[in-house]
Amino acid sequence: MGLRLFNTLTRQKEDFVSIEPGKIRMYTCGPTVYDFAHIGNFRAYVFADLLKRYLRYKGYEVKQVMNLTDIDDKTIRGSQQEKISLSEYTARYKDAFFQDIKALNIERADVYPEATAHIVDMVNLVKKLLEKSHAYQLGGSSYFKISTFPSYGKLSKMKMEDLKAGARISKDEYEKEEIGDFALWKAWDEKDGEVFWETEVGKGRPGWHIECSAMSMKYLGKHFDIHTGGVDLIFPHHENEIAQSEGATGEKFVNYWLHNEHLLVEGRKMAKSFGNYFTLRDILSKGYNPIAIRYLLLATHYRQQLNFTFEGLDGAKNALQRLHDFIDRLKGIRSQKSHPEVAEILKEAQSGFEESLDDDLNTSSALGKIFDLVKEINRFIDEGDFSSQDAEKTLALMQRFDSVLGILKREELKLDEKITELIQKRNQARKEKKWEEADKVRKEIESLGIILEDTPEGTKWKKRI
RNA sequence: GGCGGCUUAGCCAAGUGGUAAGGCAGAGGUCUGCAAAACCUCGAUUCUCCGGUUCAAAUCCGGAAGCCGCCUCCA
Repeated sequence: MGLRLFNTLTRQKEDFVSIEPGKIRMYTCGPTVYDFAHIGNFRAYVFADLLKRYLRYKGYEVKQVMNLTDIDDKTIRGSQQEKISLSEYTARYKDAFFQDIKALNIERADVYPEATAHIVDMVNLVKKLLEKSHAYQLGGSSYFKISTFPSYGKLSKMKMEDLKAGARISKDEYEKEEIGDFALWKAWDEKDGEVFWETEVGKGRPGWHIECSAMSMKYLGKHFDIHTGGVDLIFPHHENEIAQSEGATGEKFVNYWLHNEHLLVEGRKMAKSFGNYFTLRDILSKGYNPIAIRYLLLATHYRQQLNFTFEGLDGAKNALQRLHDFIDRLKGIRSQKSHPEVAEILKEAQSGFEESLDDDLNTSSALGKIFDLVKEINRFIDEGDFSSQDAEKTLALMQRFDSVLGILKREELKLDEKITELIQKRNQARKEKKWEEADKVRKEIESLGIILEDTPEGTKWKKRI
């Protein structure tokens, strides 16, 4: 069975077929760099990362582009408040974003185009839409005229007549001809201060949607395979991207639209505007390992809402610990007594893993298959029927799985002298059967974040996740 | 008001017609000086509720309740 993905365009799981055999071009809606991203934002990026990794696992060559929105109301406002330049302001959050995705073991996209570096491309696109009469100019701004694009609404399944008319028209959209028309280019306003570009379509700045059309087509071509983002982008953002892109090129824009559901907190969408959000930094400062967050995000199917709780995060951390312990255990196998069923069990685990992910990236099921494997192999090890060769094969498979999941890699860390001395001290005490003293030292070591395990092969240590 | 989605054990979560995966937490046991890790055993006669279809339903159909999201910046 091949890969099937749920396409928002058709609201169905479809067999995935790439435009160009063996190659995939995908675009992921990235962050607006006006603040630290919260973990709900990162759900979208972890999802895109998972998808990309699995496509590579399947043998595709993937080119991924992710935009950085560094020009919009929020970045302008933020920079003005701090009385620094827009680029100085956004640079801070770009850096933070890259630090955060690194912590979450999200692989970097191939290109991270910045909106401010692509004004020319956007202006050209606006010009083309004006030429083709898909757009009009009013008061120095340019708007897309949705009545010229009959299939408008095909992604979100919304009919423009049904939209609540007139409810919330912000001031700068005042002059639009139709309520659903949207800004491609916004005329300069006093509030924009120093932020503007003098262009062929006037003095001002780009609308939000145009950057994704311009930059995705620039790096991926007019027609590419996959576009991802959160469900909140379906309307109006992605709907508008389709209108702009297909209006300009006359060709199909994207084959597969994939959207991840929201992360909730206390039953509500995690959002800056609700004030119920946690940044990655917030959580790391409480002592959590970022990979535990990655695990948590991966453990629920991407199209299912996920209610974030610290209880859930603790559970994720413990589950992750179990996998890490398993890896450590495999690395320590020295027996030569092989188990006849290992090959078969590894094969089953692999096919189970692949079938799960082929089914629209069912990570919950895939993790279930991995834990089934862990349990069976652990039993073999307990029974003494497991050789170092078996362990190597199992490790290789786990590494293969991890090329998709990205949760097993850890920093090699060395014990500092102090802890090494304490371990020696404790072992001396144990030798002399001074159990009380040994336990006291063990507690001291634990308070430093190191857990000891006494095994027949000697005392082992590990770092608490 | 329009549109879409969700509801499975204490928590998380698979499962879309064939008789409830998996993880965390908890209890008991094996092992251990004690722990830890690992293993074994235990937990939903039941899948929000009410009807219906079927030999068979968590899964299909109809209805109800609760919750979430989009329609405005948003992952």
